[in-house]
Amino acid sequence: MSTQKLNTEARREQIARAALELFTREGLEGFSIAKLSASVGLVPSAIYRHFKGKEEVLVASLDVLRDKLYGLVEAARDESDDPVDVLERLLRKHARLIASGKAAPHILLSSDAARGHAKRRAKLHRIFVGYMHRIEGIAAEGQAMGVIRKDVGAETIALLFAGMIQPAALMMSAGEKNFDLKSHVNQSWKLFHQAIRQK
Amino acid sequence: MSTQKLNTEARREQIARAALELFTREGLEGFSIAKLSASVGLVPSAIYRHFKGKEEVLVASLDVLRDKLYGLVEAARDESDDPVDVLERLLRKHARLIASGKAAPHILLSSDAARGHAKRRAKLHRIFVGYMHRIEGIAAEGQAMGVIRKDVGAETIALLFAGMIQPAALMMSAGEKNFDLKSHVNQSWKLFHQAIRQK
DNA sequence: CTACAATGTGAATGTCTATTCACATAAAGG
DNA sequence: CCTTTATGTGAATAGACATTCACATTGTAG
Repeated sequence: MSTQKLNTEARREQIARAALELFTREGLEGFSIAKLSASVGLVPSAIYRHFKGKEEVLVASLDVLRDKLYGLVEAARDESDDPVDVLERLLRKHARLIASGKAAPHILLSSDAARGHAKRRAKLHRIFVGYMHRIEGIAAEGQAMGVIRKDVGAETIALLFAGMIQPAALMMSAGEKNFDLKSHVNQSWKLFHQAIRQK
Repeated sequence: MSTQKLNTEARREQIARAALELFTREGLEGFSIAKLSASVGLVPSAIYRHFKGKEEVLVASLDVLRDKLYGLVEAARDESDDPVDVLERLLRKHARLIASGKAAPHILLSSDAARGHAKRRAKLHRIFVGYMHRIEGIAAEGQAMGVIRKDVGAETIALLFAGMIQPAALMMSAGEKNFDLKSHVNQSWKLFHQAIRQK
């Protein structure tokens, strides 16, 4: 049995991507080198040509996660100059991702984030904080422009924003079939928007 | 080596409690019969005198989780007749639990909910939905009493409420030492309260 | 075209896991 | 006090796992 050979750089990326998907789908518990290698059409031992071990694969998958997540924010920013509008667009981007079932970024907001080796945990934490800082930045911008109230910290606004996404992701992944994501997002946004706007 | 013998009912409860704690602390990945039995001073095989297997232990631990979670809601309801006040008390109870590091409910309800055996997943899902229904009930009560706005569904209010708790729990368990939980709760409540109140 | 380095393979190793079972001991009732 | 039954023990089994290594194959530089 022979597989097409790829240079390390390409393989590393392919493996890291597959690792993120596997991690997202099965969690830490279901993540194994065997499953990972199978998902890229390799044999387990081949993984070790490109990574020192399982831990290094997981850490690499976090880079993919970071890029996806931050990319979402950048895309939203590019679409509008009004910070409030940017937040709404970002929320709807998240919703679309959640609805598609491939809600990769949201494992960040999950419990697996809090576990694992210290180094990996620290990295996930940095990504999460970085994401929050970006939301905070958008909120602060809105405050400076006078479209978002100033008597509440930008950090609080950012956390509340995250709070709109997380329970919705949970409802969907838990398979609540009667859950109407679209309507939840619309109503949540309405509440959130009225709560934060400058009066 | 001999250990004090306990009747099955008492042992089952002790084991289920320990299981919830272990599950909360280590996640599914770190949960093993060996660690569990050690935490109650038994030998692994002893667990099988009281449970058919690992899966049954996990399911039993969910009963403990349910009781804790619903108990929190009941306690908050008992303390006040004003639904808005009940919600604030409940939020602060959650905050205290999170601060104490024993944030059992919150972590579990994030991502492990979506995994594992179908039966266990379904049970966790029922618990989550049951919790949401309770919050929804409080919100609906407030709407009926005219202290909470009626132009937004009680379900949305409940989800936003959950959204105040989950990201905070995550921040704490991820070990963000600069995170000021107390101030987050105060500001979140201020925002949430103003957002939902009847004007 | 040929050698060499990079990449892939399959078998082997050792650790951890859940689970079972024959045996031991404590508790409780007669 | 003694017997029975529930509970606990330690050893054994079988499977999953991460990781290593000797060997095979591919791609490529000279």
